[in-house]
Amino acid sequence: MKKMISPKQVARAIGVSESTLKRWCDRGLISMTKTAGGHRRMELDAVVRFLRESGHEIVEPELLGLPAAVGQTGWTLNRASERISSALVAGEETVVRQVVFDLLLAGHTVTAIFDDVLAPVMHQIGEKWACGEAAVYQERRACEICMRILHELRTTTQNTREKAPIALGATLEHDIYTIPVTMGEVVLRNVGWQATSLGPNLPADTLIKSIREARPRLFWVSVSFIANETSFITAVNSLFETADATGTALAIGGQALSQSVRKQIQYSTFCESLRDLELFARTLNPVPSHPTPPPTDNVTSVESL
Amino acid sequence: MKKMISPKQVARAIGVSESTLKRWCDRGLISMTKTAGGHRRMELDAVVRFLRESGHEIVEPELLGLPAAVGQTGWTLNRASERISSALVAGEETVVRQVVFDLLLAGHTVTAIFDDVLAPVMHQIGEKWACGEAAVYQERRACEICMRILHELRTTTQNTREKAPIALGATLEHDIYTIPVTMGEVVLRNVGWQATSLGPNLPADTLIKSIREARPRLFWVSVSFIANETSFITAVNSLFETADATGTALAIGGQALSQSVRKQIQYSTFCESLRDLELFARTLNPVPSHPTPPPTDNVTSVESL
DNA sequence: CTGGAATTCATTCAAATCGATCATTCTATC
DNA sequence: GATAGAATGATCGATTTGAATGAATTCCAG
Repeated sequence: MKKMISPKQVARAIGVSESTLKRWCDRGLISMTKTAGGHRRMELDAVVRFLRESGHEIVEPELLGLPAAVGQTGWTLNRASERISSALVAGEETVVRQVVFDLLLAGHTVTAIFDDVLAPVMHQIGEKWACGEAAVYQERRACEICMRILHELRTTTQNTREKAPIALGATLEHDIYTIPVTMGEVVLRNVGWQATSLGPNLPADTLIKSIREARPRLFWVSVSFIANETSFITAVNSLFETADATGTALAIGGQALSQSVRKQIQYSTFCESLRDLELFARTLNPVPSHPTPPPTDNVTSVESL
Repeated sequence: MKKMISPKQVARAIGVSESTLKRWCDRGLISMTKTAGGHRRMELDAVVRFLRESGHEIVEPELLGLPAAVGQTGWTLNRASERISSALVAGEETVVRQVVFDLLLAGHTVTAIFDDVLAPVMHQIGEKWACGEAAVYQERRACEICMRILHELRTTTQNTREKAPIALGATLEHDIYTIPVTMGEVVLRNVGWQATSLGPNLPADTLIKSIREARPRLFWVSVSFIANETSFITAVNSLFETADATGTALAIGGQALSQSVRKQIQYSTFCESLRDLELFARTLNPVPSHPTPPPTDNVTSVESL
């Protein structure tokens, strides 16, 4: 299942001494477990998470089984986009994953990766499909791959603290595009929220019910497709009414939102991009830029299971 | 009579060397008995207890159990179903994940977990929703959680060898239920295939194109919903035609397949369950019951740098 | 029941890791 | 520039781990 890595490997990969790495572990900066004999073992995810949070450069990525191009080349976002685009069309999931993790380790935030790489690329693939340059199955397979990567990102960057505020997200009826909602989920989780996507294609009244029952601090709605403008507008407005009454902020965004529609709906904030969503979330619930969770005693909590 | 496990299996499952595991046994960390000839044998319970107490991760849960474990499994699976069902409705993702991985750890195959737990539970939740006992968003959230778990299972059982045969899967037009297709993907990957789900809601002609281009050994189609019987039947039959011509086996299954429809479509095999799919796949591409891929040497190759 | 293949045993040895200690380097402050 | 405090890197003996070995045991098919 999860390959466990030894301190020596990690130390060499990061380029610090073994002593230092052990101290970091003991301070709780890298979540780890100990073997029955007291040796430290850590998961790749934990190491990656630490690298991202601490801003450390990776010296020898090969030692962790990671793509080799990380520190040095520093993928430009443009080059990465091209590579990901062709890999997505060709169904080469591994390549996509590698490049994305490359970008992560090179210091790009998930938000930036989504806004500047994945979203444009998926949009472009959608156009290719519309023009007949790509087969339907290729476009759909690209979506599947994208979702897999998103789920992985969700688990590797998951940082949920106990008292984090709750956020719910969804897509309205007839809008079946899951990717943007899930991106929102990953972004929000990444800035410390307990974000949960309820999925796509949900009628407004059930969303209202979910707000009443879960009392989230934030509700985000992604709009990639509008079947009927009038019913969409009434849906959003009824949603906003409940949200407003229960102290829930309503964030809305998406490519299908034209100016004319936008004028007729109510919301707490309009998001042009995931960056906007992240910013708004930060405003609602300010957190220190580098979380550095107080030595959460991961070990003991794990061992007490 | 409880099933006894050998040190070798346990060692590989936990991800430590056999020597170390035996030392732990001798230190009394894992309760065990010895055969008349002095060989160590331990119960699953003892191993699980040790794992919990020491906080060790499971590396290859499959190794701890055999598919034929039928003893008290019924009870366990039933209890697990109840627990998962309520957790899914309540949106408690962590609980679901915990129980599922517990089952894996207890030696159930993913196939069994899907067939006997997840699929019935999701079906039941669907009924609750139809009866108005569950809100729409609860049902949809359950699907989302289920998908996340499936994706995790998919990555944790990534066993793809180079020369593994290719399998493609999808759902036909108007059928938007992703879960069964993805379950098929996980099951097939688990028995050594390079399985890729193309996603839901795909027209037959693009699937035909995908077969022509990727030349898979197996194509599986999940059918959870049929919009129009006649167009469905022609779609499946045209798909089968291409599959047959290119040497691709066509496996089909799903709850929406009534007897009458079934009589009018062609396929290589009909799957009542994922077990059937797994069996068929094994027939197509027999693999040793315990894959035991030549120790992939990830560690040594890394350490030798 | 029997023979051979596969597994496991106990043991040994090299490599890795532990915890602790100490010297060095970095950093912020006066 | 001087200095105190913190982080880092190096080292040491004791412990843990992983791999290899030949002998003993178990398993399975005939």
